[in-house]
Amino acid sequence: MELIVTEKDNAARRLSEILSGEDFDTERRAGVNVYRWGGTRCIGLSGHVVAVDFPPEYDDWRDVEPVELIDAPVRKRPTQEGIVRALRLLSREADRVVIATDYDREGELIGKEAYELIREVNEDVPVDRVRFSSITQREVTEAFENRDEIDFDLAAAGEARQIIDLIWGASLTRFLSLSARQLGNDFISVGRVQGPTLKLIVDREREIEAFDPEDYWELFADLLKREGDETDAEDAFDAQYFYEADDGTEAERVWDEATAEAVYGRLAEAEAATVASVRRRSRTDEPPAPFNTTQFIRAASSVGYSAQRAMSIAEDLYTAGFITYPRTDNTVYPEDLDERELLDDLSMGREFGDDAESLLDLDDITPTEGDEETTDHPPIHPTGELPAPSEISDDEWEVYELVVRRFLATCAPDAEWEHLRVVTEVDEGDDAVGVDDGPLRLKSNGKRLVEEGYHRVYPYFSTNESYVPDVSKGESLAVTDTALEAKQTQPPRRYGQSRLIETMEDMGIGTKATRHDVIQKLYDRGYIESDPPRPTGLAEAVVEASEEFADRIVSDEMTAQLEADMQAIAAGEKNFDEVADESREMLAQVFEELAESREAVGDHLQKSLKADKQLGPCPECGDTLLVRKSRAGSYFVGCDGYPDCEYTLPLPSTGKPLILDDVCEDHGLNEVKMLAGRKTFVHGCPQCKADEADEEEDEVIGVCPDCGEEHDGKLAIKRLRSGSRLVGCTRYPDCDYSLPLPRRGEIEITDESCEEHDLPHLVVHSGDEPWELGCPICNYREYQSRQAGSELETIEGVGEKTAEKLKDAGVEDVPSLKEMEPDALADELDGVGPDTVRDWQAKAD
DNA sequence: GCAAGGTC
Repeated sequence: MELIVTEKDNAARRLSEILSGEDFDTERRAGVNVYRWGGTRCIGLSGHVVAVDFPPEYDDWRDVEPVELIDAPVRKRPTQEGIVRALRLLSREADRVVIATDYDREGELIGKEAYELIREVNEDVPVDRVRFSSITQREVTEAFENRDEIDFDLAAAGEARQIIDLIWGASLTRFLSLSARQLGNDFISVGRVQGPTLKLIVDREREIEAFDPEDYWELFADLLKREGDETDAEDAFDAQYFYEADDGTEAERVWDEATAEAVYGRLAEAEAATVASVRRRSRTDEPPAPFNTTQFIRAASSVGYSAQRAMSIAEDLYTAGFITYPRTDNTVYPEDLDERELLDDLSMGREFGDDAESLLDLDDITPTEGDEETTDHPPIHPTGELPAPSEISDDEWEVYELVVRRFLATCAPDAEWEHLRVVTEVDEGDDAVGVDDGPLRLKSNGKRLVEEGYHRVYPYFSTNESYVPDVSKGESLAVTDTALEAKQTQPPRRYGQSRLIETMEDMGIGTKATRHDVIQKLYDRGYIESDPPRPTGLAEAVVEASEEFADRIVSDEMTAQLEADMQAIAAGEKNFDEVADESREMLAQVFEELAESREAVGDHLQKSLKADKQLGPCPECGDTLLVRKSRAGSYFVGCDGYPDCEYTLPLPSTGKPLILDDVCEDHGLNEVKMLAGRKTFVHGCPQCKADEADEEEDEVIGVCPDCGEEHDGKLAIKRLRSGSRLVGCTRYPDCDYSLPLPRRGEIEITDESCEEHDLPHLVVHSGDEPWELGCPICNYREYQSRQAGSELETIEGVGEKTAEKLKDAGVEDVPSLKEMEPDALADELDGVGPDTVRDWQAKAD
């Protein structure tokens, strides 16, 4: 039997389709898909199925000095047990193996990992390697006719990266965490990629903090073309004052107020302007290059998706077969992509069908190309398989349409702009003023889209025109208005997520598949907050400490050096041990310097951690109020003087608190924002919120359904000190019956009442439109029934798609998931192993 | 309970 191993299940299935002529069976081995035809079996891995790690005796952070990790043994351990088991089972029976993992360095390493697993159970079976850039008939057939061997040098280059990342990352992470006594969930991490990324954000924040704004002035005029006595609104346009700066360049900003006033004095007097020059220029606007991951994320972010969300949707679209693989650096379509055929398929689609068809009329279709051409995957493009409206959510559709339209754009013709620049002059000049002896010059820039070109099929770029009428040299125009605007230079802007990913790509850190995850990691570790991300005090302290003692871990040089070493290993110029040992020596050096500073570093980190939580003075003892976390996991405000001072204030139960820069004038406390995804809101000053709740009277609206008859309990609208509002029993805490109410807006109690529950209908006034909440009991019941359907999705790691798959397998809700036998359930589910099922079951508790 | 890299 011949066994073919690919990097992922999807590739295994497509490869099987091609090699078998669409005639194969699918069987399950240890919960993994195996495709079978004739004497051939094909199995897909899930990327790396083994991971490098230290032996278990190094697991306890307190028992092992971080420095010991430098020379600790490193072993490989299976992480995808089901797949490893299936691979072993098949390898025993195989008399020939073909490694068909992705055609890149990491793919070579994944292939070698498979090779080692195979060798464990079958010492003699010959192992070939095939390489192809896209899974098409031609490429695959060619690759299988030209079988090669695994490139062990290239794989070793990947292994060097693994071990260096592990040793540096783990030892320094443990060192920082131990020094600041931050163990458990709140450990302090650094690494070759997250370090420089964090420094990028921190450096930008330093620039912003150090920024000293400068005043400047700009002058404007409104001009009007005079057409006899008639004037037309269309003939009005803007002009801006400019002058020649000392270095000979054209400048608009005037840096000195007196000069600005003097120039404005002349401009404001002017009633007419004379056209001094007219310049027309046409500019060709070429369509954009095909999507790689980074440019896709950038485009998706301009439509409103975070990097993380865009990638997650793209993965779903890929798995469903609508778009090609979303993790790619390639910006050149492969030779055997037939654009006409694809356009033909797309012309059947709704919304963009006509646009696709219009491109088919072109005589020549030459798609654009980007600078980067790689061998592993094509640029992201639609497959031609069209999603039915019902099988795709609105968000998925929006992202899918973006990918389709980008493909259309790359096949579409250039656009053409016409630029018109008009320079006019007012006032002949007055030496007395001392600025600009000649006339004042004003410029107007107009642009018009004369050929729509690719914009017709790709509406995501701005095609705003600015209007300047047709005027000729010497023509006199009316000055209808003038303005002097005082402005200030602005600090550099924070990196947005997609800009950050682009910068990481430019610097060569991370990969197409990990950059967005790294940003998410920085959020999870408490290093950045909000969007665009802002660094916390902890992040600044981590970068400062690293800069001082382990500069490499926050510098992109570490990656640059590693890349060079990997190239050398792949070229056979260096070997794995040489490179790893060199790196170990450098790390040992770092630890020598760190040893004496352990306490200083720890103190600095701890101070920053505390500063990140400070709100202001405690009204009871004058010490500092901090945001703290209770044992149960909820946040509250407590005094740093605890246990001597027990003053506390509650915080809302939804979200994670973010301390804002705004300070409450009454209490001197920073305001608090609660970060909870789409439900994010500003809570404000926690003391004010508590005081407001204390002052607000409860409003009785009916009888408590739990204890009304027996104890005469009443239901009332209440405001809690945490700011939340509810309908609750007046006998609380003896009776804890309660129903949730929205936090915001005025609640109106209407005359209408619910017959079933004998409670008044409520109307909420917030924003422009009041909305009918109705009977609070009915409202809550509806809410609960909406929640019940999606219960499976409350488990971390179970998304919409997985929940659907589970339901198809007969698992309707969390209780029935818990009853399932993991192995049996895994067999029912595509691409899910028994360990994952056990993981869900554990998380459901 | 560490990293970064695959993939889901």
